Amino acid sequence: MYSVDEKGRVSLPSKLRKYVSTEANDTFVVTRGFEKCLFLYPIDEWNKLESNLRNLSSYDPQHRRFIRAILELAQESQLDSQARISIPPELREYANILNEVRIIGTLDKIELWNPKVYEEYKISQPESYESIASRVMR
Amino acid sequence: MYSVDEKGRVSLPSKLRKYVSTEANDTFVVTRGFEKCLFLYPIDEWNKLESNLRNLSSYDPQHRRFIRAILELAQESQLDSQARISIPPELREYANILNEVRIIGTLDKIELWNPKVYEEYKISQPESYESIASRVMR
DNA sequence: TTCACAGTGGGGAAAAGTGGGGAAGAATGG
DNA sequence: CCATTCTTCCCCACTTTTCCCCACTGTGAA
Repeated sequence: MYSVDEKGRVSLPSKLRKYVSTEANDTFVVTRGFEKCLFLYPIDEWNKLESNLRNLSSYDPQHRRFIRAILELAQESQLDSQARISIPPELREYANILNEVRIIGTLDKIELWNPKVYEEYKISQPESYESIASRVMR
Repeated sequence: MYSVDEKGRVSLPSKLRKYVSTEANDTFVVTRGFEKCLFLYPIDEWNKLESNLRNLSSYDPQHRRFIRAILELAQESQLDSQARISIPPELREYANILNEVRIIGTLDKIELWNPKVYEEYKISQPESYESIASRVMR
């Protein structure tokens, strides 16, 4: 659980920072997540995602909509000298991130959650961790 | 969310400006979007689109119609020294852009929306962002 | 206790965004 | 063809936001 200061800044835990490639050079892209959370992509991971987006057709309405949804709130941003990233107000609002934030490093990106929202999300999932495990991993 | 002043000018967010190629030289083409919004193409992207249009058949009524729809309101325009672009009244009317505008950088162009219209557009879609994501991205 | 590192807080310069005056050019009417 | 009005756009000035930098606190290890 980490704090968000009045300027909307979040310190990236140093444990996580270690896993971010050096080529990302402290540059990230924040955007909305698929659930009610934010995704923080190191720039190199983001570039991969972006080139996938470019393969979509801009003449297909569903594709357009998806591209918009991802890019609408996307912001490039660099860590400051204290390894903090600042989260634009609109994104904080989307994920309802106020004073505290739950930071989860997934494989290719980092997720930011309102701690309460995250707890509710976990509870709302009917399937247990074990049963997902057995289904997903084959 | 950005403002439109009384003269119909819109500041391009500097974050977006960075992604516009230098060869575009602050020159854009505004035209109507496929939805009820406006498309703002950097001139180099516009030239690509235009050469695609040239490949359409002017003997096919559908093609003619499409070409007209795009070109009818298209207008070339340059950023002023404050990096603003001015949107002709007819286009503002088409997209119902009044005092406020939502600016979305998609990959090859920039979209301008009336904020309310955009919200309605998002809501009107039956399929969730999450489910499009899992379908579209593989 | 001291050092090092992680995290927090805030001041202030620089950049971004907004508003409007007025010259230059285009359109309209006589 | 000239005069008047309207529009466009260039430039200056003000406000707001961003972000860079410095300082402080707390914790754990030596």
